[in-house]
Amino acid sequence: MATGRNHRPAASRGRGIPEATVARLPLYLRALTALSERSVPTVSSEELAAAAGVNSAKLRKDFSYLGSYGTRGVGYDVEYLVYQISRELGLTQDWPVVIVGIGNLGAALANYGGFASRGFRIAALIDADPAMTGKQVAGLPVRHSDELEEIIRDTPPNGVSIGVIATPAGAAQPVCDRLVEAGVTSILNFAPTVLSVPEGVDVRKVDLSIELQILAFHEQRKAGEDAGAGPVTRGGSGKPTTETGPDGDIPAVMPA
Amino acid sequence: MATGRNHRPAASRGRGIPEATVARLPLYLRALTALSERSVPTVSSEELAAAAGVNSAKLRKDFSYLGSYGTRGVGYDVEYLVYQISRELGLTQDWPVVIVGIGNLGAALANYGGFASRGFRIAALIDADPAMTGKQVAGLPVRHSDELEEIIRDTPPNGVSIGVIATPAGAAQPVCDRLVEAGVTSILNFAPTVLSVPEGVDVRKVDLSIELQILAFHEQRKAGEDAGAGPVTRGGSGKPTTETGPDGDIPAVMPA
DNA sequence: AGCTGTGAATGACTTCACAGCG
DNA sequence: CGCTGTGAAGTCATTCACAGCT
Repeated sequence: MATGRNHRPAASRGRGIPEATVARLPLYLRALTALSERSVPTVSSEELAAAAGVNSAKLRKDFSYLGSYGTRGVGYDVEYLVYQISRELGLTQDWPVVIVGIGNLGAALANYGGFASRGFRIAALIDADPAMTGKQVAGLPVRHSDELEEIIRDTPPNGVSIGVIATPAGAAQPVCDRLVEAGVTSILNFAPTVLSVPEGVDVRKVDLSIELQILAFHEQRKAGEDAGAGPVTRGGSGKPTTETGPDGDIPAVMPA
Repeated sequence: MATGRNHRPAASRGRGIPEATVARLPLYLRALTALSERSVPTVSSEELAAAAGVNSAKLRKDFSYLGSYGTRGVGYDVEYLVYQISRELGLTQDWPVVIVGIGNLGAALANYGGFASRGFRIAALIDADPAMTGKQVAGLPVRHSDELEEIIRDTPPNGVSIGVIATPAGAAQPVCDRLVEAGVTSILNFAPTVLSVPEGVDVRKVDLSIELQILAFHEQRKAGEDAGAGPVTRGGSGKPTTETGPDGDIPAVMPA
């Protein structure tokens, strides 16, 4: 999901591919790449769907937005599909990316093999801490954030258009502003903040604690039924002025 | 989402809250917490929506699933809402969590403040590398994966039900199996693999490279229209450079 | 007057089920 | 016959717009 600002109404244009489908293409691509490495020549929608963890009707529908790349009675040619999906995602190009904020997370990202193997190339690692500058991380020197604009603009061949923010929350918006000002138009944000960006700039966010909270929600439900492994209950916060009519079940712990 | 197996048809019974709403509650909670720290007593749906990066109609609809916690003509009581959302998400409890795989990413997670400040407590850090065991990360000792089952089962008061997998891809499924076998029922997976789990276990995945790929997709589109900064740009006014087929027509690579 | 809460309308996504091709 | 590709149906989510409370 994420906080992407803009995004046309949906399947607006002719070749408009639904967002939900776009979000699954990388999944298919990974499954296909694995098959390709095992020299599997073709797959059926059923097999590929299983490998990608979706159902086959969805997968076929997704592929139908790309075109008719399968063969009835047979399935899909693995290599060909890899190419088609890569192209659709824009991975037949090389995307230079900068990572700003080289803490543990930034370092993890820099070391993450999944980038290079797809179309991404780390153009620079940037950190505000002078003590970091010059250090090697993942084989690249960390550069000081004073150089940010220069790096974004001058990276060959056409500058950098994708930035990754892995800074502390407080630094995220200023860094974002500078990235955008310098020409970045897509941002992947790991800082727990809502970034505001001008029209035309895409933001996706990855929030570690949000995912855990969603899990907790479901976990709580299970516990409600099972009464199994449960956590420790704490006291709640205060309470407001007015009493609210019970709407099903309500509080319990409500200290003044 | 993830490979999460189950999840009732949806807003199944009475207190059924739509998935999409659940996914936004943490967002609201964060915005509210910030307001709370600034001692703001009340907010309107409009203000809160802006702070959380959604539109106000959506926010009001979301809150309506929780109950009627606002005051017409006034807005929402910040403290009260914080409490209600926390409770709904299960964050008034303390959830012990284990992190498996203490590389850069695992360390980043261990150091991430957002966990403790919400209801999560890191019960243990686990790694398969004997060279890691005993080392301190984020103030906690890394424990060897031989102890995994024991940790999951014996962590007071009722064992651990949430596990985070930050291992290399190859180790993820085996680790997952062991976690589940030992009693974990919710998993947050950072490894780029589709995990298969039995009914009743929830999996959410966070995939760093997938997010980038989605950005690349949109970025590519922009380039198609604007011809701005980017990777290897195609000619804006002339003929497209052949290598990457432009939108619309099918390339020439078709295997036998 | 202002702002919430919510039915009703619209839109997006998923699933069904089967026609049609290899 | 097997499997893709896709209209049609069904489900879920967002947005509209306004009644109703404070």
